[in-house]
Amino acid sequence: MNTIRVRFAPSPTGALHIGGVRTALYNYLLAKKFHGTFILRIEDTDQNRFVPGAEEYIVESLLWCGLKPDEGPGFGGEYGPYRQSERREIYQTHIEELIRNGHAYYAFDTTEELDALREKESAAGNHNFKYDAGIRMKMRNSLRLSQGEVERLLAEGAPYTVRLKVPENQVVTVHDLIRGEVHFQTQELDDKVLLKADGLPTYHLANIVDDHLMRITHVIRGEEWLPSTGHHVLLYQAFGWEDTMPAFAHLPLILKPDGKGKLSKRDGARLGIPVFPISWAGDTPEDSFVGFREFGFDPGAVLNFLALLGWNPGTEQELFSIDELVEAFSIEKIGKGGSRFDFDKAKWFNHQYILAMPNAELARLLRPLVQAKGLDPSEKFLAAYCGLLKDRVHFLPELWEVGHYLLEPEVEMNPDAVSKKWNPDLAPALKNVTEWLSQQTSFDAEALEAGVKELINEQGIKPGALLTVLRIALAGDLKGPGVFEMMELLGKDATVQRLARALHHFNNSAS
RNA sequence: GGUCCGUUCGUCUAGGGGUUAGGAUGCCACUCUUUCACAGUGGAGACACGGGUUCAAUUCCCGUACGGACUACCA
Repeated sequence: MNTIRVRFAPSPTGALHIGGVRTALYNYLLAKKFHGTFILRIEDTDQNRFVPGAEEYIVESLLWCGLKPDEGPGFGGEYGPYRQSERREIYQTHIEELIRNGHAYYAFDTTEELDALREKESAAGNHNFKYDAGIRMKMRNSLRLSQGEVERLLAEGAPYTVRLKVPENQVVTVHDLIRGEVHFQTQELDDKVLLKADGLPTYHLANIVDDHLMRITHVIRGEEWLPSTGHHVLLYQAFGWEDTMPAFAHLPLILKPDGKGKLSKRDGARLGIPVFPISWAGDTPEDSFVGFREFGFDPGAVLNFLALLGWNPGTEQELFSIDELVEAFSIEKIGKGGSRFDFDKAKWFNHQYILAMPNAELARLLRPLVQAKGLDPSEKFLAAYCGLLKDRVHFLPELWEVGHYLLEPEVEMNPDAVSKKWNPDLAPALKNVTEWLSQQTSFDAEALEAGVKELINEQGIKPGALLTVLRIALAGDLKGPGVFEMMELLGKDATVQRLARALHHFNNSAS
């Protein structure tokens, strides 16, 4: 029985787009479901687009999400190296094999020559220029040139590429796990460059050779690869590897939240939402982006959200732990159409994750933010604080914004709230309540509520009026958690102190 | 332009020859509440269009429209 081996193969050209994370996730889920192997392979065959730090970024992103590769650069594995730039010789020997058996040929046409030809054809009305069977016998390649001429050029060190010799008049069939059979007429396929003039392979060659050598069983990748999959199948045939050719699954795109087209990094900046897993610091502000992590997302929520963007188990369950995703996942349930990136839904997922998280865990995550404000509450206090406020936040940093007055030593009172709700007639009642509170030995919300309400009734005033004033005294404004819950959290001393200070403040602002 | 892919509420989607076309999110209303939230209840909201096949089509087939990807010595 063959165990499943899948790979996530990004190219280190910058920050890893959230769509890439979803691709990685689906690969990971399939691997884990069948106790297979999840491989990270770095596709760095384009020297021009190489961006320093991108590989590290990709690895850090995957690890933050919890998608740890079983094999890959820095992760071990017996099929390395896992960076394509370190596999030159492998591609070289394989390309030689292809040339030997007539499936590939040397092409000496330069980029400039090809550009010029393309332009000329275009001017003549042919916008469809392809380097293919129809034209290859007119070009400078080893198919047309004499063997002596070819040998001379090679010996001279003339720059060359190696191209795939696409067979004529065949139908190539791709069995896609998501889309069913897809057919390509070879007449429509061009003679793709397999080896570039710099000696490095193109994606097309490298991905077939590596997938074969790394014993990949399933290729799960973005839809943008579907049009070139015909070439890939041809390549497997050229190498005689059809029997072990991996299964293909081409994922639908993730679309912009608004408008048309696929989600791009620009959309993130434009709409003020993250589209990358973690922040990326580029050379310029325009090339720098906030990540889901820095935005305050829980990685589990991100994965959960991403998993349901294009896939669905067919049940009505929406909240999944990673283990549940592994259990429920199947390629057959992946949809065909593109999915719009819905940030509101992502927010909702994060809210659900925050609600489900133990208070102590929330406190642990919140602590750095609180400490940055120069505060250092006890573990117990911060956990209770989180429990009191987590209902009303979507993101971790909001946990501070929404209740900071409970952590800070003093409350800043909203003057509008005070002038609107304070009435000097309430002063005696406020005083009484403060007095009563200062005499309590236990300080739990329920008992306090009963006691204070009784006291209010005795005074013959409206409960709402005084409660609102108590709220202002404790929170500084007209919103927040329950009054008595805040009292319990703050404890007797702080509560009494806040009420006393407030009374003083009210009296002064009234005069 | 060519090749390939796609199209169910605003969004994510379930479903699939006969359903009141289901859920979630967002929106609105109500309830709860001392406030803001949470929660609960309810509401508006979809099968792109045109032809076939069929007793019956949103579901199958073919077109059209619309959208997208690809069309590099980038991945």
